Amino acid sequence: MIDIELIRKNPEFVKENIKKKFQDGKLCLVDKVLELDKSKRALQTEGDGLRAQRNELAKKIGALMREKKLKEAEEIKEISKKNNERVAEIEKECAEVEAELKKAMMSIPNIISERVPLGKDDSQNVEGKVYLKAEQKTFEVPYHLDILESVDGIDLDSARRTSGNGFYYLTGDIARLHSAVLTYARDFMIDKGFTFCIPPYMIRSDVVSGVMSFEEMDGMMYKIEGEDLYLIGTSEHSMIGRFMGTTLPESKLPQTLTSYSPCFRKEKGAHGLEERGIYRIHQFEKQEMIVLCKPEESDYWYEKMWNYTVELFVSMEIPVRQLLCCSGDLADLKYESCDIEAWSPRQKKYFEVGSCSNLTDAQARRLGIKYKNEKTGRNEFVHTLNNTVVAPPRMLIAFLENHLQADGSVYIPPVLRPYMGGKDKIIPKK
RNA sequence: GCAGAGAUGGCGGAGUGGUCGAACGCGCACGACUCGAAAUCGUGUUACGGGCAACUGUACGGGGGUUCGAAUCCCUCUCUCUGCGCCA
Repeated sequence: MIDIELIRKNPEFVKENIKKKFQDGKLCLVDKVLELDKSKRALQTEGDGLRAQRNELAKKIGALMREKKLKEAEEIKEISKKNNERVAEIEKECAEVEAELKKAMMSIPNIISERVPLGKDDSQNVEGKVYLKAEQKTFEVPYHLDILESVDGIDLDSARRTSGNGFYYLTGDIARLHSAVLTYARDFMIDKGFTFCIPPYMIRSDVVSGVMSFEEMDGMMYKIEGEDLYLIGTSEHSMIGRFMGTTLPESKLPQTLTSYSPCFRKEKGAHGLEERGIYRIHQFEKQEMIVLCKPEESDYWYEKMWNYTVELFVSMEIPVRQLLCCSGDLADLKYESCDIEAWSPRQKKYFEVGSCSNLTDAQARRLGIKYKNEKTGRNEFVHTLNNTVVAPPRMLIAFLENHLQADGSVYIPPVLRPYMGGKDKIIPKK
């Protein structure tokens, strides 16, 4: 949600931004907001006046009662009752206008960064820098499920029986590698000065509706039956929810947090081969990073954050690149966003392993997350950013494909060996 | 899960139907005193919205209700504390 003040002062700028995002259908929302805002304020002024009258009349009645002038008090009560009927009418009308205004405001996309490349959809995203040149394999790299099976690392058949499609048992060295990657990533972020946090894995509906739209919620979130609780789709939900409706002292910024959680997603809709296996599943684990900072610092943190992910993957010897999200592919809440993509030697292309976003104050405004600006003495909205540190098992696909050797073994880079009992490779069974 | 008590400003804590946005204390800011400081004294100090402004509205955990009028009464939800029960 953007600042309504910006629409009042510079509606053309907001419209330009909508055009940049190829959402011309939403242009009319700007004028609609201006109109609704006007009538809301008119209603509020009228309502305020009536309420002021009510307060005055109530005081008068109080005074008369004390003086035991009961008949006069009764007369004024009648006037006040009539007055209150009008107040109720206006309040109802005002609530309706406000709801409509909020709905329109929620649909107007965040102002995007000047750095965001213009483009209609994901086909026009722009490749950024490439890190670690991908080496050509001298052999055909198999589908990741085949690699997993060759090292006895997965049991999908049992998972389908116990839990259905989209679940998995990871076993042996693969399960250990999964944990090793998370633990290594956790320590990596702690070394960067981030504070480790384990958040709740379930959140209430008011938090859910705060952090996402109804459509997202319907397509993603699992609900706990008979309780006002949902399983989180990412720890960002509970991590950002943690700050809902709070005002932080300036000295508490920036908040640099790295969180671990399992993530649960319905993933409604059918997906192709490249989204099967352990690429898109109902349950996975993720190390995440979030930052809450002062507005003037969010560009700095954005750069820092996605570079951390790059550094992490490079340290595990996995080739990655940055992919700049173009204007049309950018979610409405985002100011700027990029994916970190890992190289797939099998598909001979990059695929998404993480996503970094600067939401500026759009999310904070929606959730009421502020800080006290010491200079101005005012409470202002913080900027929020989030980024994937690493999300196995998806990350394991890149790991297995890149580290598979001609003899069928899987190479373990030195940084992970301490978490793997010193092993330098995973050897295939039989 | 059951029973009881409670939730008020940055903090502690009064207030049980009207003059309460809220006593008092602490903290904080500014000023006086001082060479400077402590102590002391004085002044100020909730947030959000509307209005050019004067001014005005709303909010005492959340939501709903009663009333001319609610921090105060009723219902409901959430949370905290105490005791009991249960359980990794």
